[in-house]
Amino acid sequence: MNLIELPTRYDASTVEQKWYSLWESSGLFEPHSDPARPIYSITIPPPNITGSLHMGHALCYPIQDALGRYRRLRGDSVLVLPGQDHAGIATQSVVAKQLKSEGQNPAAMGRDAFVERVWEWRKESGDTILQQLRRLGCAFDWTRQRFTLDDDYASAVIRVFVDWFDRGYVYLGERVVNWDPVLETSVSDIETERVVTKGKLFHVRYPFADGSGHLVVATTRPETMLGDVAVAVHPSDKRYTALIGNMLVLPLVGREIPLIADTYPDPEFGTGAVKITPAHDANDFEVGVRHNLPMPVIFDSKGKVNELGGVYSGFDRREARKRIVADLEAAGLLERVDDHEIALTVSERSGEPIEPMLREEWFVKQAEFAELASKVVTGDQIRFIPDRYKGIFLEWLGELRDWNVSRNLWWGHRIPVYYAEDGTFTAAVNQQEAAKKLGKPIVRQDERVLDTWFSSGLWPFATLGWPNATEDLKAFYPTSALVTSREILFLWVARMVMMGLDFAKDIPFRDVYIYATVLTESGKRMSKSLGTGVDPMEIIESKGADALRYTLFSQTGYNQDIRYSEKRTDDARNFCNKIWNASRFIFMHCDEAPSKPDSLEDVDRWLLSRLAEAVNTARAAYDSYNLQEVCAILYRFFWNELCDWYIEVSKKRLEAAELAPKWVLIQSLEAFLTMMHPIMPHITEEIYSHLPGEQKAEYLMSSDWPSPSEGNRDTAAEAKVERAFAITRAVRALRAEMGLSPGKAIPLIYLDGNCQGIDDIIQGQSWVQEVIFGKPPEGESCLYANDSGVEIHLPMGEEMDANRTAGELERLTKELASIDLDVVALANRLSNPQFVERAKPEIVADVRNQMTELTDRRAKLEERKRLFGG
RNA sequence: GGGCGAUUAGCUCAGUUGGUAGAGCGCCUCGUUUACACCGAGGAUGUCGGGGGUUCGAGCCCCUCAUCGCCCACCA
Repeated sequence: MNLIELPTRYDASTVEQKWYSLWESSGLFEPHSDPARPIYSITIPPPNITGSLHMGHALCYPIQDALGRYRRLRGDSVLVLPGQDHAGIATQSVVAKQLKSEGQNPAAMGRDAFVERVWEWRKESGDTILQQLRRLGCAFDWTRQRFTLDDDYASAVIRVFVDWFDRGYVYLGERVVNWDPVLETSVSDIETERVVTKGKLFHVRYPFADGSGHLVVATTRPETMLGDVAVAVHPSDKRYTALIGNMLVLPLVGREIPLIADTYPDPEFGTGAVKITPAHDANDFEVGVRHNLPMPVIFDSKGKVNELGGVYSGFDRREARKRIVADLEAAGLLERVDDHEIALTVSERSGEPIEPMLREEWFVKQAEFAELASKVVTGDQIRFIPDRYKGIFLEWLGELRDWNVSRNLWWGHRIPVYYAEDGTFTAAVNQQEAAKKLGKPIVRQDERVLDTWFSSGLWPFATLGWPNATEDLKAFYPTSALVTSREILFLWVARMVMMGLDFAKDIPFRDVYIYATVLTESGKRMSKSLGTGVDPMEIIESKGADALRYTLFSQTGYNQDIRYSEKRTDDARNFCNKIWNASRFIFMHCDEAPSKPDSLEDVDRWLLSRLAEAVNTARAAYDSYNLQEVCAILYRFFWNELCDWYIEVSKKRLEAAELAPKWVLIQSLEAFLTMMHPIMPHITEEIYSHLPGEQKAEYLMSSDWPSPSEGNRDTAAEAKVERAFAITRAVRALRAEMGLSPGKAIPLIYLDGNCQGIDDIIQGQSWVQEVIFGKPPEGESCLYANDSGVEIHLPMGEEMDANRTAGELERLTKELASIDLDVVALANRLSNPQFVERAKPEIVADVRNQMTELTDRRAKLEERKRLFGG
């Protein structure tokens, strides 16, 4: 026996970083050089360059790493392509905030200087993130890394825009957009959220111009009345039919506006009369279009009332509301104010309520692309995991409206639309081309940039070199899987599908795996601002990246949320330690690779059979994105089967220098390490490096998935050995219940029943000096148990005192009672003629068997009880 | 207002063709048996959210209600 100089505690901190750089420098993160291998590719969702990674990232990126590592072990040529997203609005606001805190005014410094500053930040934040991804153990191909503002990538973006423009999908539209008055840009519908707040419903009197009284209009936003151009009622609303066409005087403003009929107002709500402000409400805009009404915009880009607002101009919209309400009240035009719950639309980035505002912005027609996307999802060319997202996705596509793609920002891809002196314009890849296309000199380019999702929508193919027909594009597109969170399902996934189909002429990915959201231990959202975030890097520092990965993976399947608890990472670290020490044990006995033994014992066949089962089920679990199942399978195999039983049974055999257990242990350990590697890459690689043998691969990472398959199951050996374990457990339980210390070997037990071929295991694992197979002598006082058809008699000798006798009697009584319950239950079923008649015959037979066994056992227990005077 | 998810042992969660409930942690008892006390042995613990229905039989299928969470939504 050779004691190996390894510490008894696994120390992740010294091991993890070592392997990462070795893998990377060995080129293992790049696709395999053999072109004949099947391809597996993922282009990872680019993290925003807005700071550092959070717990959600610590799940998302390792999942993709695990999938890549798994496919690599299965023999695929794997590409996991990383990158970063410039994240227009998010990044611009982070940097603008920084500048303001330094006392600088971002607006005043000019576009170029500002963008320069953002690039500096991108470097800093980007580097942090890349460092953190490495720390998580992510085997990404850094040589192919992309950034959405790289020159090549940017030209792909421009090309897409110009192409859509030329084909008529891009148009400049006057629409009511979601205006963010803080960021001073429009945002798309999905970048807003609804916040239900307590508001007021103001009932305002609009007098008729002819002095014939007034009409009451209900509104939650009285300040918008400055932009009113009509009041609408439903044509069928009898209260107003006679009045339609009359003019009203807009209170406080004095302008005359008509009372019109439109189907939009709901006669049931409020007074049935709606004020129409086409420039500041999407519904009102529709009404405005139908009735050809003017559409005055009354706010500036900061949300202040503009020059059209008369005495209110210059006031912020909140202040304007206060003043208008006060003035209405003073004028006796405010009939009443009700409390009213309103769903306020808020900008996700700034938290500011959106001001719906009529603007001229760039739009992309969506109907045709949505149709294409629906088709590939309906036809299961793209598969969602979990599949419930399929329906959600399709439903959303069905309701999709045109996409507002322009943003009033500086940070991003500037819209390639060029204008001539006379206002005519075109889109082109550059100014020269534009001039050529237009046949006129260009005087300016559109100031706006494209929505971030416009560029990230190209991610799966632009990162591979599109529009050039590169080798990478040919080899790796369509990609195999997309792994993302459910919150960007629409924002991003849908866009990639549409853009992929239209430009790369194929689906961007086969599988879409939506992983769970990581919540706090108490089920709250993890958020920096709430102080509920847990920094994954701190966890890694103290417990290791492998432990963190295992913690999250062991909870990741088809569920919607998981709760993170640091306690679970302690458990995962303990598991690492268990793996470490079991491996140490194996290495102590195997300083060189054992050759294959000529013969195996049942227990060897048992473990190899259990291993085969683990190999098959783990593979199936990986293939179906069920990582928590993978974790459970491997944990059970390693701890409960390999450590708890096989190693214990093999100790004596190893002392006797038997070959078989060495070989079985090394086989099992290597297979286990391989299967566990995608989950915990570092510790498995470290232990693999200590495995004896010349044959093994240079790295576990680049070795092969274990080969045992269905053929290696040996159910006979499994049944036999597990019966031995069951009897052993019964012996241990018997002694424990009697308070016999496990450390002190019992001199003797009698086992009466068939123990053929399993006597060694029972004897070795029951901590008994001697086992006699057969009945105890007449009159010997014994404790009694019964398992798997074997009667266990534990002689008490002089230790059999009154207390023990009473204890035994109590135990027997309890067991009898429990058996009686089971017997009654079984008897009930069997006495039900419908059960016997209609249930499957094998079920009925099974119940009958159970009944026979129980009755038999019951009789024996009764007999024992009588012996003890019961 | 629609949709989705969750509700199983004290806690966190498994439970994929319906056959009578499992794991980890925690808890209790015992233990330094030379891999591991970040360990080992044994033990206790559940009207599977409520109510109906289908079935010989339901944690699982159907209906309904409740609570929590998330997503979507143009009622002023």
